[in-house]
Amino acid sequence: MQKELAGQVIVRPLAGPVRTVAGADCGLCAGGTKIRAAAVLCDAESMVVLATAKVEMPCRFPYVPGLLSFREAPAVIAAVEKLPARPDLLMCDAQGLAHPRGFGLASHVGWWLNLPTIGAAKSRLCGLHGSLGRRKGDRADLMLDDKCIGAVLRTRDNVKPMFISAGHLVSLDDAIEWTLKCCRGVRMPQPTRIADKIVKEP
DNA sequence: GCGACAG
DNA sequence: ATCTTGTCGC
Repeated sequence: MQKELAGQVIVRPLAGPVRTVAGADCGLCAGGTKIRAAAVLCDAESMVVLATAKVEMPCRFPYVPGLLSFREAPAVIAAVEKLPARPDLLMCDAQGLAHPRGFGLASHVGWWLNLPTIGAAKSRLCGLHGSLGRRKGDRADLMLDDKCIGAVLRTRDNVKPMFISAGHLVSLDDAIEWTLKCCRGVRMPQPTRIADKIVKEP
């Protein structure tokens, strides 16, 4: 299914203006029997939080590397749809095209919602890359089968780099640019960072 | 057969 | 993802 849907993913520069950026993240609750997702809508210019949404549902799929979307996408999609408005861009705490079959969670969610999405993961799923400088903005191409599938990006000085890739309806360059724009002095993009915080509160 | 492996 | 103790840097 992923191999087939990967052919429907569109990678190109953002088509319209980005006035709002949303971030989504998941966490477990109820002793690991339920999955909780939070979506945070922010003003793209100031990163001020405009709205938040939270949902909970039973876990219906185990965590299997490469199949994360079958576990988290339903919750992420529900949370984003619960926001008062559709964002112009959505940041996901997972891979987009930087996936063995080119269809990570960010691509899956973007494809389903027909929304521009970016994959900004804290660690690597697949691909190889060379070393990169340790200053904010330093990067290296993430390669798989002789193709560039994403970038390893230092989002602030001296921190572990993040793995950025296009999810859907964005280019890798736009993904990198918006990731840096959303970071504002912290390692994780603000919208995703706040969603992560919400998901963890009791 | 062994190691790697988003969250 | 979650849990856990100590350490490092601003």
